[in-house]
Amino acid sequence: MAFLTPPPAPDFSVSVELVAVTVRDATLSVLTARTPHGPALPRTFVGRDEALTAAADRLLHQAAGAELQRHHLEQLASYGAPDRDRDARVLAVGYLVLAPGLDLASHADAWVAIDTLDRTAMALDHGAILDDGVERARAKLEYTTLATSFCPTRFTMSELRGVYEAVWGTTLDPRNFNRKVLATDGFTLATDERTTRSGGRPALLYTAGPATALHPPLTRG
Amino acid sequence: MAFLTPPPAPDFSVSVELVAVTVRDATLSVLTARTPHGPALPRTFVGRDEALTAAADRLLHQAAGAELQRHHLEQLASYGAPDRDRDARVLAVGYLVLAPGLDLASHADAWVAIDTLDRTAMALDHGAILDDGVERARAKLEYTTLATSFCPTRFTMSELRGVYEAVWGTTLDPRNFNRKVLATDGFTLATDERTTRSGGRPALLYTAGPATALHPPLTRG
DNA sequence: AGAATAGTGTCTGTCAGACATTATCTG
DNA sequence: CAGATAATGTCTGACAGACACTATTCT
Repeated sequence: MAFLTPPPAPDFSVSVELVAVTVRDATLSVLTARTPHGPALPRTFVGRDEALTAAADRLLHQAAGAELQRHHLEQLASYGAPDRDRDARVLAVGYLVLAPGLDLASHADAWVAIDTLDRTAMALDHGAILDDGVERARAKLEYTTLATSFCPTRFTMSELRGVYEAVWGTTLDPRNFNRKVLATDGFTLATDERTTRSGGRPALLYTAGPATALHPPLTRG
Repeated sequence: MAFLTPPPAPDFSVSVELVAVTVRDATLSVLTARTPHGPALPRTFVGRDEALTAAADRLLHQAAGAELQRHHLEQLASYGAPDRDRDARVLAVGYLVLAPGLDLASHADAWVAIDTLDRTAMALDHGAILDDGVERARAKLEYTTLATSFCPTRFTMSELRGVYEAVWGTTLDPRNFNRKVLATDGFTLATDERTTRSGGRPALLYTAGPATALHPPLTRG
């Protein structure tokens, strides 16, 4: 019976591949590069003595620029079809990154709108990994406070609502949205400052609070 | 920039490790074995040309016995800490299995009650993998129809309710439970047969329907 | 003054949770 | 007939969704 049999000789390479998404100009965007095999997600190989998350962090800063701060990173799933990479047997561990839409200075052109990408034209199985990442992000906005990961440190209710609208592709009623966000203690914390950066009446600025789960959850239209 | 760099020489072994759970005697149980390093989850190594799910299926039938049918299998997460296995660099892909509580003939003693297991005494990082699997199973009962995976092909409402109670560790009101289960079309399909296998008034038998998601979800106490 | 955006309250229908009794079988 | 389990309906409080107007700033 197969409980704790000893490992065989190593025969896999292990990679980390990122679905790094952000909201820019009210559009959900992902970090990619053009390659001879089509648009590709960033990837790197995990070193012999390196942790998976360490490899993901290293890759993220390399691909997105060092100015990226305050992102959220979580494991997505693993992809190991024997023929997914023709060059070798590669097991890919997918990671999902949620990044604020600002400070994208050095690699701004690498972020492309998600609904302009043809999944079938992407390198390897990156179309499928991308879809998994987007669905995970959409689902997690429902029951976690992760939407604030897309916002600058201080944000307005309109900006937060805009994140939900961009990720879900819906429009949300400002009054109901406001009520539901404030219903979860510690989701957002009001500051005593306002901004006019969007024109019109000054908007209250909020910061992310300590809560991580939403009670009750927000629902997609 | 690290987009599609070629793979290095293989330096990992990849394993599949199972969190196979069932409900027996109103108790959530998991498939384990005693080893010199403590209770361990079943594991096997993925062959050079083998798909991950193929390895998981192979392992499941080896560890649980060939009579196991109608199980649900899904990927859980991957575990790759450099020091998780002292013998080699092993990347473990965890899989969650939900199995019916019957037909556990040949390996019945390998199923142990989950709340009697000391996570810290388990081999490798199996305590953490087990916790991830149990939490995933608990969460998925809320918004999917997977509870039927724990039931025989024909089951009563009491039995289905018993699954929820065992997995969640709560008690549920029979009337409210009934109403909520029947509210999702295609969750359960009534047959025209009844059983008296639990004594008392004969109970209607149901089969699992085609639905996979619950609208609205069931909630844990 | 006009344009732009922020901010706010009510009403109504639906859903969730609490709760007790009758029905059908076995021994 | 006694014991065991199945099956069922109502009431009430809470929440979700729909909906329109006033407030504040800038130019």
